[in-house]
Amino acid sequence: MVAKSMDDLVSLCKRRGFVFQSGEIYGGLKGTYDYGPLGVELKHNLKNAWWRAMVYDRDDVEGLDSSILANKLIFKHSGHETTFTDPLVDCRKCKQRMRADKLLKPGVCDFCGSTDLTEPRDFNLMMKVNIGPVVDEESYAYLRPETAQGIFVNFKNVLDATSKKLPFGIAQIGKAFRNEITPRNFIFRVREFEQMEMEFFVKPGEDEKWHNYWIEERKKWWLKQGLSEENLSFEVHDKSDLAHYAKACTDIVYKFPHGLEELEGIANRTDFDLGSHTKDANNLNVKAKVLENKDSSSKLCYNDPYENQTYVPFVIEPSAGVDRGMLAILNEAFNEEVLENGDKRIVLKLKPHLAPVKVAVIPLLKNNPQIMEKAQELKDRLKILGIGKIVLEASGNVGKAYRKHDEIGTPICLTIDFETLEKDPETITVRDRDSMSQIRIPMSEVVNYISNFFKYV
RNA sequence: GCGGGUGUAGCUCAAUGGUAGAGUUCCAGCCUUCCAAGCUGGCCGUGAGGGUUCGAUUCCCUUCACCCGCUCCA
Repeated sequence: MVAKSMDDLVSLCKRRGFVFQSGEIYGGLKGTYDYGPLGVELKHNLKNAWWRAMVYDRDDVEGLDSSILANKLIFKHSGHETTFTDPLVDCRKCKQRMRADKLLKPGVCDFCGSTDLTEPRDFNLMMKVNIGPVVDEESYAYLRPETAQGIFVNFKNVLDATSKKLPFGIAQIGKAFRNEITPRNFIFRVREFEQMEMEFFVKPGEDEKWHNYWIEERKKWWLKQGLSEENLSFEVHDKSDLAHYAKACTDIVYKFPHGLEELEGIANRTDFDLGSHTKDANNLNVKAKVLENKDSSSKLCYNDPYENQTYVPFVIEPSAGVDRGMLAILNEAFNEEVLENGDKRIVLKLKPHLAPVKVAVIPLLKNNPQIMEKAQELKDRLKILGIGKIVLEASGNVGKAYRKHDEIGTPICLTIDFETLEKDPETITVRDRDSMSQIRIPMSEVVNYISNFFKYV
């Protein structure tokens, strides 16, 4: 089951505190959203799952956190300064907008054949920011439009610091900024967004093999986050449709409420980026077409100790959108069920490791001091496990508490009742989110039960 | 950015050129022995600015945001 529409998700996100429009009380700001108490947990959990899979579970990937403010030369040489500026024209007759450089016939509208087009206007997708207290023409930098360049320009630093051998990767999670022409579809296309990118450096010639490897690997990972096979597919880019840096690219696309759209791109960036940022590219036998770089002070190459060769590695890049991932996961987890009594129940069937709240401890009654005390104690004991957010849900209405936690995706509710107080040994109720079923377990086993339930696999 | 649509309480939705209402949520109190129980009380709203008018949430203009199409590809 998935959400029926984006509105279902937007409403839930607002109601329960996952996502708010940014600066809402001032009318908002296009293409920006704030993550609330539950949203930030879900997002953290998703990023942690990625970091774990990329950096901790592997021996061939290192982490990095480069700055968001970027020397403008980075994006001059990366090619973004020229390619991230799209010349667009509008047809005055049929009101369509087109890329001026991609018209079938120059000066003629693709849609109605009219020649009444506006002059091409540049849409720069990179955000400029003034640096330093004095504002002048040259004192600007860019907010990075992708985290990848921070990795490329640090290639030598990481290599020297870690003595990695090819193939190896550098992973980074962080914000990126783009002046999207039309931010839309909730958190799907926004101007400030977060990426999870990993640049995997390989020996030229082995790039295609690794490209296929990462395409499969990344799909497996998304499945592990709870996305279903039927809503995921691959989309191989046409040669004509490739970004300026890529030789090949396969997208993992997901069936979002608004349509089939990209969740992650896995690109073969060849040696374009390292080649573009390196000095003396001519002498390094760079395969990609790169311009001479007189600004860079470093040769971004690799000395192969086994073959005693020096070359510029090729790069395979799995690049995923965090916000998009979260949207896909929310969509996939969203279930609306009709209970036997006819009531509707909304339940977020999130994977336990992604759930914003891990466990809710529920005292059956809130005006019974002994039950309250037991609940408080249990919550404190679970907190120190460090598995994430544990809450005490003392609404005094257990049914209501269950429904609330169904809706925010809490996998387990633990209920303290009179039997807990009266029987020896003490027992409590464990209630499962998805099946709504309950079992009683001894209090002495609760900590074990919970830590096993949330164990990383 | 262009064209089309939308904007009323946290959420879902009413109403009106003359003091803006319901359900639900939320908060407080009472109560309550496992799936949104009950009672009492309470908070919160016409996206923002301007104009027309005696009076505008309603009509007009501007702006902001959201949704659909073109375009953007994490």
